[in-house]
Amino acid sequence: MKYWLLKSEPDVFSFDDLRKLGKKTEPWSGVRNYQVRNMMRDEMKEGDLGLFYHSSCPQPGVAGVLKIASEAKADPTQFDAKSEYYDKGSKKEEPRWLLVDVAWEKDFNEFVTLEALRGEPRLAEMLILRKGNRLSITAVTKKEFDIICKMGGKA
DNA sequence: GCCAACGTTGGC
DNA sequence: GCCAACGTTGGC
Repeated sequence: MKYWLLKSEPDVFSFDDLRKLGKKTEPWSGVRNYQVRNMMRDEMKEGDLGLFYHSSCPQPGVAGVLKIASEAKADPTQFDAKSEYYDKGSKKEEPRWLLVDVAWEKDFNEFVTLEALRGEPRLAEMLILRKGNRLSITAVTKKEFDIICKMGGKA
């Protein structure tokens, strides 16, 4: 089982939005980066856990935990001419972009701010904390995952 | 709104 | 295949 960190802009889709879905899954659409696509395709497995990170907002940080709820599959928004994620170069027989479904897994007692993450020396290696990191999904180690859950008040 | 950093594009 | 220009991301 692997662990991930998934970024989302809370204005677009927040951890609260995911919680409100309860057991229903949500397609994590809109990934348009080859590195991230390949990671979803080759390494991500149904049942993996992910940290839900809020980016580009007043208080960036980890809001809670989600579960990867499907294997990677074609992202339908690439075929939707009205979608901002439309890719006219992608063919149905050979989809260029993939997504996974995600589902709410557990809440934190408290939001773990980016500042708090930076303040924890054991997290210094995390990609998210590196300058210029722009991947919307990154792998985290089990150790990092556990530390952040603990910081959120959930062992 | 600014700006550093990065991925992608396209001319050559 | 190089690399400058451009667009986007994301923290501040």
